[in-house]
Amino acid sequence: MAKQGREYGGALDQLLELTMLLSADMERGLGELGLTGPRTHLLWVVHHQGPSTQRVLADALGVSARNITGLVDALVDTGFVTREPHPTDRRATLVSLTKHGATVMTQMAADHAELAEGLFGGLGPRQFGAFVTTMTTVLDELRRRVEEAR
Amino acid sequence: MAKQGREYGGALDQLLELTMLLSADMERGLGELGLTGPRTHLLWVVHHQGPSTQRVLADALGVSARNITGLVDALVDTGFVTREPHPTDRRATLVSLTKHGATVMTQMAADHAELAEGLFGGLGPRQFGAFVTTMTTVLDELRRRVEEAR
DNA sequence: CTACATAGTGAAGTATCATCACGATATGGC
DNA sequence: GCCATATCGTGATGATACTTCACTATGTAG
Repeated sequence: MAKQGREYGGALDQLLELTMLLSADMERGLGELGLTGPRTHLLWVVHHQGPSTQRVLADALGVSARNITGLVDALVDTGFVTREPHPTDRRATLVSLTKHGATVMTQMAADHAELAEGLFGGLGPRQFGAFVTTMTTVLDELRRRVEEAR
Repeated sequence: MAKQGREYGGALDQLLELTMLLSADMERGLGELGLTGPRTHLLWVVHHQGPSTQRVLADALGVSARNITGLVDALVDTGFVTREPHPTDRRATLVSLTKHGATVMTQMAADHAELAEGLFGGLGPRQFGAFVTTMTTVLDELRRRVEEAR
């Protein structure tokens, strides 16, 4: 109960540092494919949710709808996605992965798992479980605080 | 030992989500002060390390030296830092916090601690200790992997 | 059919990054 | 002292990612 502020701050600092390193590691090698952070994020959403309208992508990425246009443009130019008319709503377009895009995202998911194995593989089951449990608690608390700040 | 890939992936996803929420929460309210992410990061470095040359700041922020010029320009304009000639190296300039900058950063450190209290305050000492220990292990492993990838 | 909401884009602007070139200054070897 | 070389900061230029406002085309509710 009597944990000191400095202890907390150190934990937060480490979380932030881990974050930055994670981002750097995840983005390594994507530049050669022309995949920047937001573009990769967009591909990730399409990979997980299937063909999506740009409105949906804007909400998923947390940016304005206007911004999605340019991201999709770039991904169409580099052959990762296609734009097709929405079957029922003629205002909307559906963004889908091309074969190339699907291949790249499948590989990325594999790399993702391999990175996780490298990170957590050295931990015993109990350590790993405690880590995930605590992280989940912290995440829930943070999400609650973020929500109530709106 | 036989943890599954999906477990790992979930932990990583949560880490990334926590990251994003943390960033959003940390930046809340800074916009009113004209403090964007990189500018805040720069202030943070100066606050912790004292007056620094732009070269040092570039390395600390992980961006090109050229980029620091504009960030410092903006922070000088808004009164957070000053540029002074380096006492011994006439090529270099020293970036220091103004009184205003120091006040803001002290407040930010307090907010930081308060956020951490909100996040970790609900955890028992044992949970908290296990979390920090495991996070440190993961962080070290990640740092090792990032280093060897260079 | 009219009023209003929504999907996507053009125009214009801002912030953060990069590389290349350059002048000013340090520094080490002679 | 002198010269080659490295380093510090910045001007010029461009890419990427974001914004808001205005607009067209389309859907939807009354």
